[in-house]
Order: sequence, then structure tokens, then C-alpha cells
Amino acid sequence: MSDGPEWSIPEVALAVDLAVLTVHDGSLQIMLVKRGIPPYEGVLALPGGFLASTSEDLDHAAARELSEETGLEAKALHLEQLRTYGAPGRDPRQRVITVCYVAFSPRLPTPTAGGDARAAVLVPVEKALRPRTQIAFDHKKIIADAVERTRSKLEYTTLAAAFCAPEFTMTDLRDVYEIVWGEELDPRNFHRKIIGVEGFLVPTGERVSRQPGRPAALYRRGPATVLHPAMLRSRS
Amino acid sequence: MSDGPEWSIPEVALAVDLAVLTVHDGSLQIMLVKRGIPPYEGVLALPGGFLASTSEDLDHAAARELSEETGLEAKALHLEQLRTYGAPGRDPRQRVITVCYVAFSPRLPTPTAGGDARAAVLVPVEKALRPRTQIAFDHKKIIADAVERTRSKLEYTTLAAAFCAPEFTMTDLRDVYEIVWGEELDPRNFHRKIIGVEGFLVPTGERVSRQPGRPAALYRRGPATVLHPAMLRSRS
DNA sequence: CCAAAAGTGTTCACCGTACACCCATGT
DNA sequence: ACATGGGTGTACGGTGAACACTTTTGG
Repeated sequence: MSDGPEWSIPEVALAVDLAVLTVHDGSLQIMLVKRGIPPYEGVLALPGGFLASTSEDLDHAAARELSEETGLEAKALHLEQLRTYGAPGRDPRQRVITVCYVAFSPRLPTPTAGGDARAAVLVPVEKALRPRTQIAFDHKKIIADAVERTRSKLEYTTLAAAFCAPEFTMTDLRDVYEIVWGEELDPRNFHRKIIGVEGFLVPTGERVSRQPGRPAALYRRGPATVLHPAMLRSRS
Repeated sequence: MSDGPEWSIPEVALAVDLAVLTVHDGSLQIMLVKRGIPPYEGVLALPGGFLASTSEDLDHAAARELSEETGLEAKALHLEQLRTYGAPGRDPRQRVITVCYVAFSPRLPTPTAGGDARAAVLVPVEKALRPRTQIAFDHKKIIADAVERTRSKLEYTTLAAAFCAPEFTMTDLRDVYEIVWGEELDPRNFHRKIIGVEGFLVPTGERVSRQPGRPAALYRRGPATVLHPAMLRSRS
């Protein structure tokens, strides 16, 4: 930390952006808002905003923006820092440094327009990342980073359960893996592997029949956060 | 990104701090500087400093501080973003947000005091992290994060070679693993495993005799950056 | 009865571990 | 000669992949 004289320290605007991900309709989706003012008016962007005051904590700012712009409660979600983006010129108005967070959510309730009345929409990440899709600022790169972080965390943590409702079946959980990874998994080996991870799942003792076929057992999230051994994607 | 009126945006001071790690004298060491002015005058802290201007890129600021405070050339080193620390009150003078970077270096040349004449020293991380050791600001937490990142990256990347001289033996490389992980590895299985990772090592064809015993082959870093399959620490 | 999904058992190939053993040097 | 570290061969146990097979429902 520098000891330079304080009068020479340039001050910059600090923002917090959110990549809120959910699994919905067979695809990994991200919550975006349509910008109401220039620059990038009418273009999709990550929800986020500037620090509310000089004394607001970063994590608190992220939780506040999450609740303001999506109506979701931060304490119910995983919310973790992703990375900080600060290339000069990434915001045409002024120098803006953005600390980005990722959040993982089960069924997002139909997003309500936030306090500033902008529309929040869910967009499949595959669509958001297409070259033809226009995304404001450098947010497409941020989305790509968030998606890669998510794919990677499925391998060695119990994150997948965060995408499921409070009670879920083994197939619900497998669907999360298959959708996020875009890869099919053997249901039988998957079952055995997950059951073998102590503390990942807690059986409720109940069963559900949602299709023809034998009813599936219901589980709740267990206390485990890491996967031992890891659940690896196929090398491709 | 918020569309709030710009006159309401609080500005904060933005700093860049560096966790420069190296393996030396049988331990993982970190470069620290003794602060010359309050707060924490005379206390060890991470090298770093404020953004030089409102238009300076974050990565550039990190590279500049690295060269200014340690004399190391950034282009020769891995330099990657670790995390951003922004708790209010972490700097008693004013609100400071710090974007932290980690760098990995082979033999650090005896660190020369930087432009502002503060002394740079190498400290074993084990010593820096001891409860009794005083470290400025929240830098002890940052050091702990940097060390954990390093330990973890050894598992699935070829990072270990970054701690070695341009030409090194298999034992040099194994020493890095053993020192960073604090764990003994079987030399024979280690050898086979590393050799099996395509692109990790390039044999120079030369041999060195540094102790009694059969001379060891010399290698250079290869183009590979990821380890397939991973080199896992023993579960403990 | 049949299709379909849940879940179990079994086989096989591969990989990490442990370790016996040989190689090549300094002293 | 002998200690020491470099490097190869090999046997064993565990884990993942593939898949046959049983169980239990809806239609």
C-alpha cells in the first residue's frame, strides 16, 4: 500500500455488477436488464450500480443491488465475488471500476422491474454469448467468466444443489449438471457417485411420481460444500 | 450498471497490492515492505500503491508497482488478479478499495529498496501468518488467500515451474510441490506423473550433478498450462 | 401388459500408490 | 567400496465407465 501524498490520489467511480444465474427451461440463464438511458440505451446489461456511499461495504452493495433490481433476498443465495474489471474506456462516460459478483438461484420468481423501473429479463447464456447478441459495456466478457466459474465449481463443490428447489430428486440435480455442462451423464453412475459424497444430500424419506416410471426419492441439501472426490467433466 | 445521476456517485481511492511469492531456502516466501509512514509505520505490508492516474489500467498499475517496488519485470512473471478487498475501515485514513494481484517468481534477486526507498524483505509465509506477527491493514488475510490460491493452482496447472529457474531438474520441481504443500511426495511416482503430462517439461538433453548420486536431467518449461489429470494433494 | 424412469449389481480398464530394483555419480 | 540420489518396472487396490438387470410407477 502506497505512502504517496493523498492529494495526488486520483479517485475513480466504483460500481458493483451482478451475474445472477439460474437453470430454467432446459438452459442456464442469466438475469439482465434493458438499459433506460445512454450509453447503450435499450441494450441488455448486467444489473448493478454504484456504491451507495463512501462507507458502504462491497458485499453489502452487491446484496443491496440484488434486492433492488431483482427483488431477490441476498441471504437466501450464494453471492460470491467473481473478479474486478477496470480497463480504461470500458465505460465511455468516465473511469469506472466494477467489482463483479456471481449469484446462483433456483427458480427465479418472474423478475419484477427494480426500483428504477427497468425491465429485468432472463436470457439463456448461450444466446447472450452469441457474437450477434449485443451486450452493454464489457458485460459479455463478464458473463463468459461467470459461466466458466459456474461450470468449474460444479466439479468440486456442491453448488449444483443451489440451483434446485429446497426439495429435489436425483434427476433434478443431474439435470443441473447436464444443462450447465451441456453434456449427458449416466444416470446410474451419477446416482451412485452423489450418494457416496457424505453430507451432500439428506433424504427426506418421501417420494414423488412426476412421470410414468418408478417414483424418485426426495432430498434436501446437506451440510457438505466440497466434493470428495471431484465430479469431473469429460475431457474434450 | 446503474443509471443513477452521476453527481451522486461517491468516489473512492483505488489501490493495487501485490502478493509476490517465491520458493527460497526451503520455504514459501512472500515479499513485504516495511512501511515508512503512519498508519502502521514500521510494520510489514504488501507492496502496492494507488492508481497513477484516472486512466491507468489495473493490470498496468500492478505491473508498474511490481517493477517500482521490487525491480522485477512484470512481463517475465505470472501476474494474476487475486481478489478485491474493500471493507470500510480497512484503511484508517480513508475509504480504500484494493485490487490484489499475485505473482510467482523463481529466485528473487536480493530485493532492492524501491523508488520510495522502503526496504523490501522476503518473509516465509508461515512466519507472516503466525498470530503474533504483526502485518499492516488486512494484509494478513490477503497473504492467506494468496497462499491458498497458490497451493490450489499447483494441483491443476503447471504453475510450479514458474517457481523454478529457466532450467531445472525433476527434483527442483518436486521441491516446489513439497515446500508449498508441506507434504512429502514419492520421487518415483512424481517423476512418472510429470513426464506423462504432455507439454509440461521439455528436456534440454543435458544433465547436472549437484550431489553424490546419479546426475539429473535438465528441463525447461513446456507450453502446457493445465495438468491433465490433476496432481492432487493427499486428503487430510 | 408395456413403456419409462429409478435404482442395484457387475465387469473392466485405468490410475494412483507402494515399493523392489537398477543406474550413475561424488567421496 | 559405498552412500546417495535418479530413474524404471511391477503388483495391488480403488475409482470411473459401461451396461445388464430389477423395481415401481402411469397409461
